Amino acid sequence: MVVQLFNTAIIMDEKVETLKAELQRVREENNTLRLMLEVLNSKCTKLEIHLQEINKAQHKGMSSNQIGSVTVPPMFDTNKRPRLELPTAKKPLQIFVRTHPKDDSLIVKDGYQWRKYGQKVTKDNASPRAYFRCSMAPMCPVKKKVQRCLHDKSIVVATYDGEHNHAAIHESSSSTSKGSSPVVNNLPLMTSILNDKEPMNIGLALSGWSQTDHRRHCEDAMQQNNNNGGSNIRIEEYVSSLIKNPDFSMSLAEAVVRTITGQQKQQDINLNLDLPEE
DNA sequence: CGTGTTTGACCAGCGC
DNA sequence: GCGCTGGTCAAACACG
Repeated sequence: MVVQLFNTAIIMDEKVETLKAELQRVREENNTLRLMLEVLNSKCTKLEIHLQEINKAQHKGMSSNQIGSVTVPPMFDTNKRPRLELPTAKKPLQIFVRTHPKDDSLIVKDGYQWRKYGQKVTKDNASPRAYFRCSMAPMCPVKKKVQRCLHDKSIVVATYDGEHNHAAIHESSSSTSKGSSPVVNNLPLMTSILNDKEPMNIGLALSGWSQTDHRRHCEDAMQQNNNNGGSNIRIEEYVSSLIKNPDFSMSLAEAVVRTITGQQKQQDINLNLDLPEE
């Protein structure tokens, strides 16, 4: 009886240690995410300064959208919510989205409405590739391909092709489709504008990464984007549209909670995750 | 009934 | 020409 109690105590101690370690790991993840948010906020600040410069220039009678050598998209002309700008066909934009590992749908919420027109299993990836056309405007030429990452099934890769000829809608909880497929509550992890077939860079994947890895990869990705010349403008636009999205913080928090700890620990995480309110 | 998804068939490009 | 592969079409079906 005493021995049994002793063994139970040992098991409890082990569980406590495990939970402590898990808590420590979650805190480290939390710190990493804070760092990411700081980076995003700094970019937001930069963009706000940029916007102010544009407004000043307009007040001074500058007629065009040109600021120096940078062409400013029309969305900065008004106070409208920034539109998700997509690249031309020459440089397909790839967005990596982490979804719930058990979720096998191929829906990426990006502010546009898509109609699926085909699905194929490709040679290099066992996961089927879904083909979507933008259905928000009848003549919109934009297409996208969505396929799960070969190495990490919880990441879906959305490849955009073409340029929208209309504005995006803001959808916080609606699906991209009206059909039977379930809604994936997800958010882009990393965008990458690819030239031809340069290796893909899966950014900000949360599972199984140490804090150092997260931070280094995050900084590398940001640095890479900063060095990306003209593409950086579009990346920043995208980042800006994300952080101005009132649901972004909540989506981020939810995705992090699900990814790191699973649904059971959501309440505990929410206590520690003091994300800035938008 | 309108809209969107599914899925097999079809087509074009490419290499051999 | 043939086979392989990726991309698209369109009829059938599902859903609200």
